[in-house]
Amino acid sequence: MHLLLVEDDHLVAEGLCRSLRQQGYSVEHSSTVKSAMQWLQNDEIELVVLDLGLPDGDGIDILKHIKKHRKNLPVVILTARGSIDDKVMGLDLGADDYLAKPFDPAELFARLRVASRRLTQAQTSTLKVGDVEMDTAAFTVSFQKEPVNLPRKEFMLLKALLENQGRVQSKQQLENKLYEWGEEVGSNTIEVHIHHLRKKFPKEFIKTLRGIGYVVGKR
Amino acid sequence: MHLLLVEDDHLVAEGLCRSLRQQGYSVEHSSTVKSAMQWLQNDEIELVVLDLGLPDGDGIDILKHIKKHRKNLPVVILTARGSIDDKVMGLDLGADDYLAKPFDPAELFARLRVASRRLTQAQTSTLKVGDVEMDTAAFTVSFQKEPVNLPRKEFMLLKALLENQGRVQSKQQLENKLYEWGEEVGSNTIEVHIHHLRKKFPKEFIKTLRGIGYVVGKR
DNA sequence: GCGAAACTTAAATAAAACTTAAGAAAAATT
DNA sequence: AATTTTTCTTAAGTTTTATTTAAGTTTCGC
Repeated sequence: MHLLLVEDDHLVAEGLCRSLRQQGYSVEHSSTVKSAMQWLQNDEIELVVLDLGLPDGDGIDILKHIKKHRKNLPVVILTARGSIDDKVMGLDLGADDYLAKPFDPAELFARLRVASRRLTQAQTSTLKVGDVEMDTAAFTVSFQKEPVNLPRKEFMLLKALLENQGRVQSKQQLENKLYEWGEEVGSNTIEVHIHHLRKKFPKEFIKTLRGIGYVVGKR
Repeated sequence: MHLLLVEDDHLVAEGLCRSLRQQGYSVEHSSTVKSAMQWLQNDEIELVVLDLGLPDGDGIDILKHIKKHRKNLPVVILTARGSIDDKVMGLDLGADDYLAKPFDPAELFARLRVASRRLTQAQTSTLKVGDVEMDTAAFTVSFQKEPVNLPRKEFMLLKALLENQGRVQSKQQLENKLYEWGEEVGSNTIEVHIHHLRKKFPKEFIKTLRGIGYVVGKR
């Protein structure tokens, strides 16, 4: 799990980095508002630990920025300021948690676990045509609820078909979807893959339109 | 929004009830473990504020009960005990937040807003798939109740798999979870770690989807 | 029935994953 | 601080599986 630590005190930062890594996080560290903003461009950051007292700006701005652009990126605020107004402000701006210095690392870790647990929820993108269901995120396919195992190319081909239910696609079009641009295919791969797919699904599931192409689903 | 306040000090309770209602919550109040448990039968309770020091039992038991029966009911713990161990314990059991007495009501309200804002379900810090159980807080793993000792990297890899039960993850995705940003991995570490994990669990526990990735659990 | 297009099959080729083992790095112990 | 132990990374060799190819066969529309 990738975590961004925004902390200007180098001593504190160093110690925290080490112990966070020990906890299993991949830690990136910035000590300025500017570099923090840059790191936040990176979509793979999944968790932020944010110190509010920074030299070149206010941490609250970072928080605002995060909540504007990446609503559900969890942020744990860390600060020396202990006033209640600060806390309330931080939480209302969308921080998920708040910790006043000095704090025990164990408590930070516990709070981070809570925050990341919240994160582990999946969004499913499923395609369905007849009894055939595909979850493109999980790379799973099922026919009449029974899981079907498909090699990569077959999976991609089926996906291309399902995504265009009812629309006929030529072999050429399908080829373009399965292969890189430069990658010439000098044979009948699509036909072969179609053949393999047909063995795993009802015979008439993938229809042929001679001279035109292939379709799946209603027409 | 229906909120259950579990608090034995009648003076505190009375004040809190009033101000929580002022905040717009419908507040139910219990001052004992027993009555709290009864209230929790009611599905309409959407939020719990829980004082840990109760006369006829331990508030932690209520928390355990809640997390067992209603995983995603948010709980904010309230207590005079200020020790960090208590905090960690509460959070690891699935509490969503923690507040030490004395506290400013404004902070409690802010934290409640945070808690109710998340409709996403949280779980406790243990993951389980088949006979394999992991306590991410304690860093322990067991197979058929027998403890299994895993080095850090193997632990993290297994954790990544368990957290995504039923979802296939590519080697690249797994790598991203185990390694720092800049840290290029110029080899087949994931394969090697998978190999080692497989020696410690049933052969088919971690499934390979050639060209796609690895999964654990149902499919 | 003829020719083009699609289907089937099997072998050859290529790609991915598994297994080892050894050396490097990190952690624990003295 | 030095030594020992454990864990991690690399890389090469091996096995397994996927993909492409190509040749033979069938099907379809004219």
